[in-house]
Amino acid sequence: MLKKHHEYAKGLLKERNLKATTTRIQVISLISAYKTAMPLSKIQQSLANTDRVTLYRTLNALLEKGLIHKAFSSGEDTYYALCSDSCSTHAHQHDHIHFKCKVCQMVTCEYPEEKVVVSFPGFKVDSLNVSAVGVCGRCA
Amino acid sequence: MLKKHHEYAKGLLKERNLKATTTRIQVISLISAYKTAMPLSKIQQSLANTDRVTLYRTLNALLEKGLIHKAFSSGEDTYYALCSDSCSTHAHQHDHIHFKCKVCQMVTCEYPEEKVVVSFPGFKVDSLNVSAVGVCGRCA
DNA sequence: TTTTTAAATGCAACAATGTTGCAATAATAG
DNA sequence: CTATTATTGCAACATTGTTGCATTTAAAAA
Repeated sequence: MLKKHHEYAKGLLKERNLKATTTRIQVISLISAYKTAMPLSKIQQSLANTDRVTLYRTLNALLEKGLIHKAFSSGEDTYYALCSDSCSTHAHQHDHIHFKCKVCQMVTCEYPEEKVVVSFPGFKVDSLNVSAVGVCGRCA
Repeated sequence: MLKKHHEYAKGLLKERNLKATTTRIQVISLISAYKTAMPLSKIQQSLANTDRVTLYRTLNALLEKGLIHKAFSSGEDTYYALCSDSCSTHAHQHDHIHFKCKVCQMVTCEYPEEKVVVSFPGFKVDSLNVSAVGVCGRCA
């Protein structure tokens, strides 16, 4: 785990008034180093000596404070990704799409060329969730 | 439970070479009568004297054969809806959007005026999953 | 630096959701 | 109507996530 991510994590936690505990720093560093959205199973593997409960509580805290978000839930595994600055304690603000590559299994946050808009007459759309499965650029 | 749905269910099951067992007919009839996507919790309530395991196996069988699909999974509850004819044993073919109304909690399959298209350069998109949360026409 | 104090951790126990093996039962083909 | 094969119900297990509480840790105050 690189120092770079470690310091970065501490900064993020301070910004959101969360105590910079070992587990929180580890989780953020891990996801940050992972580059793409990281499946819970991998996070658990890497933090095998951390209590299961603590990890759940840590993830919930980071979710609530808008530091990470669930990028994909595919029944078996849930993927977590770091949030952008626009996410806050009160609301997640994502205009990206979660893309899962069925070759390398990686989940990434992608920004489509044109913003996705959907409208049905008579409906008020508050939030739109778009996820896609396919083959990513590297695997194609 | 109306006879209409009962007969309809039997027909669907025969088409897909599934035995027309009581539980299967009940599940299809229920969802059919419910009109919109039905949460698992309600299905369980209605079939309270059916074994938990049997219900799970029934739902899996219907999912696999393309008779129903998961319309929405919101952590707490999973919503099931009947499939259109275009769904088969091999693949689900849906071009609709799952819309959850946060007032009445109903989940419906909606067909937007223009088909949703997303493209990122270099990516091959196989399937796109779009869900929306907001307020439906009746509640607005 | 040491003390204080409020929050986070680890543990045990629990809860919810889903799965497996197997004997009993029900649906359909003959 | 009988034979055959899939489905059912039960018990037990597996997985995933949660709660209460005593102990430990982070960071603010002295």
